[in-house]
Amino acid sequence: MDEGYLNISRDELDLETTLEVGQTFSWYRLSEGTLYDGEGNKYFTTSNGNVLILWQEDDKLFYKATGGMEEQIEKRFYLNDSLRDIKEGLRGKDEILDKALDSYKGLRLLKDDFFPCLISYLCSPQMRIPRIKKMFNGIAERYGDKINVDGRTFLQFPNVEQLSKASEEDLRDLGIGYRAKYVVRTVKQILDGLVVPEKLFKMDYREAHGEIKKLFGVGNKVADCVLLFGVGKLEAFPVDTWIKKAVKKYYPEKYDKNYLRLGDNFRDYFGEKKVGYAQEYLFHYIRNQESNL
DNA sequence: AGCCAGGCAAGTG
DNA sequence: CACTTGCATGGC
Repeated sequence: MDEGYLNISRDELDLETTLEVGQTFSWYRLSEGTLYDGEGNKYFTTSNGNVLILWQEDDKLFYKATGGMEEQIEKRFYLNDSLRDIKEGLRGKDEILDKALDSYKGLRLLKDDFFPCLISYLCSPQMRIPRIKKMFNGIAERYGDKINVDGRTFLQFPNVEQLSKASEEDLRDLGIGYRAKYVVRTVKQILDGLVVPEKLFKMDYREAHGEIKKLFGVGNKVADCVLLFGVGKLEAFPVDTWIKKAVKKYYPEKYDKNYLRLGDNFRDYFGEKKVGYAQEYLFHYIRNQESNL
């Protein structure tokens, strides 16, 4: 594996916070020799059969990678954007966001691979995060390839063709529940070319949102999550039950029954390229302050 | 033992 | 467009 490090402060990137807040299901804690979560401070993800391992020590971000995956670090963590600048640009608008910004240091948005991101959020309706992880891991283990490197075995989430072999019944056996038909039908729709993932990257946010919703099981919220975490549309403002409660309580004048109009209110307020970050900080702050709502 | 969880599609008014 | 209903499953 290729090894090296990047210089980056904890204020600019806190790996553990960024990977553990629940925005991604594609990163795992590294363990001695197994597939899933271990206990150390190292993390890994896989992409197209390659492995990227990351860990932080002081102001260094160390990596081990196969297939040149270290070249994707900047893209996957948006390291070319200064987190300090983004947070300063969001500061001073209101008390609740200021508190949220102060509560998490080094929390960044992630850019995951599109397909695993899509499937993970297809599995997310009416589910808690630990169970989404289990469902996601179950699919990876059943339909994905295993990558053997340096005596360890890593899981590669299946691609569209591999997952197209899964029947609804097979997926229900993995505990996916009624979301199994979302996965089966969406995979078929992509295979048939109803939605071409590569095109989503070239569309603007609004167009991509309409396009991705053609997929069965992708509604407004899942669309925004996949666009934000898997396509890199920073304009997305996912509104789930938590955000909705928070909006009604802290931003009542910005509430709207129409999903995209509500989002527009916050895109105007936080700025189109910062609203995704604002959502990230608000979501995790509010969720950890459950008793306040 | 019920209630509920990062919502969604389908149906109705 | 706004609102209602059914939905799989495991944890509490």
